[in-house]
This record gives sequence, C-alpha cells and structure tokens, in this order.
Amino acid sequence: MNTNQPAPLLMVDVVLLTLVDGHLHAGLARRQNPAEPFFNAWTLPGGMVRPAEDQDAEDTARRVLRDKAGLASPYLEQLATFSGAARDSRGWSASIAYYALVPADVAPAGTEFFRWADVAGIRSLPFDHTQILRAALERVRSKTSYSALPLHLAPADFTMAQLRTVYEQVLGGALDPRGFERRMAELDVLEATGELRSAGGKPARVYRRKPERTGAQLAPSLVPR
Amino acid sequence: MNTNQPAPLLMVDVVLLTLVDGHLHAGLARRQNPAEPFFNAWTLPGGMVRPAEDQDAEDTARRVLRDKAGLASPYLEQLATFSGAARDSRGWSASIAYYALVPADVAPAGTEFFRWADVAGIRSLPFDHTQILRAALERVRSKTSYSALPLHLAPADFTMAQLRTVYEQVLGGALDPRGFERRMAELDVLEATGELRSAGGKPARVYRRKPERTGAQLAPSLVPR
DNA sequence: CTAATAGTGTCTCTTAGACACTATAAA
DNA sequence: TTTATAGTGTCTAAGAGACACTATTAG
Repeated sequence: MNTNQPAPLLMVDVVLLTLVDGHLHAGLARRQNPAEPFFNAWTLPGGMVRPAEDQDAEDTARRVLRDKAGLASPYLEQLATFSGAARDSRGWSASIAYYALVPADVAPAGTEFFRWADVAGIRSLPFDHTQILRAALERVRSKTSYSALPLHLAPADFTMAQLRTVYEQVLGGALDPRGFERRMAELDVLEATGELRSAGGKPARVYRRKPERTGAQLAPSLVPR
Repeated sequence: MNTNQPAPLLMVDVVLLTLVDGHLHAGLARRQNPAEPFFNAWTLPGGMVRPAEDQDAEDTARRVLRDKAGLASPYLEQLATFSGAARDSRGWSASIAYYALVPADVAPAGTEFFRWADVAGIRSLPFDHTQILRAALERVRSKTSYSALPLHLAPADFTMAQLRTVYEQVLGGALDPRGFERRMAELDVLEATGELRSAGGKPARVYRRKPERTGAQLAPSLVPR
C-alpha cells in the first residue's frame, strides 16, 4: 500500500484580474527558476503550498499575490482545483486555483517579473493555465450578472455611471442605466457618500461599498426551514 | 528552500447523495484503518490520491465510489477543495471534495462498511466533513433551482409528477405543477418515451433524460461575442 | 443660451405564480 | 358514476427592458 511513489505536488495558482483603461486584464508572472518548467515564460502567478508557512491554501494564494504582485488584501475566492498526471512535467500535481479582483487604482505596476495582459489578447498560457483563466472569466462573468462582485474592480468611491461602466466592461455589452440603478438598489450594497462629482454635466452622486454585513451568515442547520 | 518538510497530504472526499423514501440521504463509509484517525467512525467516503492509478482527482473520486459503495458511473462534479494544517491530525492536508448523485434504484444497499444517513439527521461528522456536506447541499439546492441537476436523483424513467416530487424533496417545499412543467420544457432535457403509467387516476406520460447535447460546448474564445 | 451628463417616470413585454378547469383512467 | 390523478388554459401580479423626459452643472 504505502509504496515509495513520489507524493503529488500541491500548488496554488491565482487568476488576478483588474480593469486597465476599460479592458479586463490578467496579472502574469515571469517564471524565475531555471530548474522548473517554462523558465522565463509568463504564467498565472502561483506557487507550491508551504505547510510550514501557510495555514491553508487561501493563505498560500495571499502569499503568492504578496510576493509576485505586492498585493495586500485583494478580493479572493476559490475557483476550482485542476489536477492530474499530465498537467505538469514534474509529475502528478494538483493546483488549487483562486481568482482575485483588484481596483485599477490599487493594481501594481508592471516590473520585469510582473505584467498585466489584456485577457482578449491572451492566446495561450503554459501548463493548463489557459483553461484556468477561462474558468475564472466564466465564473466572474456569471457572478457579475446576479451579484455585486465587480464592485471589487471599482475604486473606493465612484459614481453610478462609473460602476455601470465596470459592469459593462466585464460583461462586454451595454447596460440600461435605469435597470442598473434598480438592480444595485435591490442588492443593497452601496451607500452614498453625500459627495457629488461632475464629469462635464450634472454632478453625479458618489457611492462607496457598504461595510460587509457579517451577520448574514446564519444557516446553522443542514436542512432548510 | 527545499527543506525536508513532510509533503501535504492530498485526498478526495465525496458527498454521495440519493433519495431514500422521500428524503435526501448521504452515503457514509466506516473507517477501516486502525492506524488512521477516527478508526471505526462513519465519515464521507474518501481516500488518498494515488498518482500511479489515478489520472486525475476525478479518477480518485470514481475509484473511491467504486471501492466504498460499489458504484459504477454516477453523476459526479467537483465541489471545492478544503485545506489546512488543522483539518487532519496527520498533518497539513488538502481534500478535493466532489459530490455525486445516484437514483434510489441504483443506490447500493448498506453493509457493515457503508450506510445511508438522512441528511436532516446528521449532526456532526469527523474532520471538516460536516462543513463539506453543508457546502454540497447548498450547491445542490442552488443548482436545483435553475438546472436539471435532480434528474440524476430520479430513476431512468419517470412521470412528471414523480420528477416534481424529487425536486420538492431536494428543495424542501411544494412546487406548482404548471410552473414545473413549463420550466422543464424550457430546459429541454426530457423526452417522452411514449409510454403511459397509471397511479390510480389518469395515466401519466413517462419521460426519460434526453441524451446529452455534447455539441453545446463551444466557446473557443476567452472573450464573449 | 447650449451642451453634456445624471437621474426619474412610466409604458410595455415577459415571466412566474395561482388556480380553476378539462381529460382519462380504475373501481 | 365516483374518485383519483394528469395535464392545460388563462388570469394576474411582479419583474425587466426600453426610452423619453426632467434636472443640474459648465461654459
């Protein structure tokens, strides 16, 4: 039973998304270890789980974002786990994939080892990273249509028109201003700062994210009602 | 960098669900290894990934279901990965969790090492399995409200009323027959066998699942439209 | 004043729930 | 004919899109 097979590799990869002048961009990191596959290639930022340092895989993801992109505390959510014998030449591996969203004004600048790439222009990435990226985009677009997820791509405060633009850029199509306002009101995640901001016409109300409603997590039972 | 830390454990746990006379039940396996934690306790069926045998983690899940429940090819989908230093006393571990659905007429009978437990009656499970079970139920209920997922809990053929009952049991509430028929028609996943079946009144049309539309998987680009 | 952008009123079309009504079998 | 279950027609209320109209600033 307990043969001397090498243990499977366990890593974390992160799809880091932001909006760079109106287009969704993904953060890519250049692989710096000559001993590893795809040396010098641009891939999703990732790294091996370090049991001694990381409390859990989400910790690994945060460490990776800190080390490769200098990011402190972006919105972060688990996506799915990609595994198998074939996806990495070093052997059987599993990558717990996360996606993260950051507003443009917090997004780190490019360096020799980090850059932003327009997702529309990304043709293929090493490993199965294209597939991971595709899954992340699908998830983000799907959650965008019924949630406040894209708020995390917007700056700290914004006008309704700016936020609508963010949604439009994620979804790739125009949204009706009336319907958008209604939907945001229902979600009940915004609050007006009271400030006004003008962009050449009538000044718009400025909003920010409401503080999280932590009490919403009830559900102590496994069965409904 | 490459210290002699023990590698993290990589395992798969499966939330196996079926309907036993009108109630959602989860399949539990008794832990048989005296050297492992929770010996003799009932837990979600699971097992270590075996790189030599398993092509990927889904393979592991299928092997676990085959070995612990004698199941051939149930509906199987990845749920999420649960990881951390604290969840297993043997050390840092990651469990890639799946959920599986089987119709009652295919569900294996109980043995000394396998049994069905009404999810409404499950109070707590070893490890973080309660949390995994809760996440699976949440996912299944949520997908039920907009998809054909519960079809996989129904027998090979069924009347509309029977299928509606399955949905009601998963969701825990009554559904309007008219609306249910409309929704099923829109989903376009059923076909009438032509057969009729009586349960004391007017005989009902018998349906079965349409063969999967494999061509539906298009989306070659990362961007919409 | 005009131009530009913000924000609202409201009409309509679609969808979803409710529920009564018809249909078809067994006893 | 009665009873039981299947299945349909259709009314209505709520939701979502469309779009015109009002509001408020700059220049």
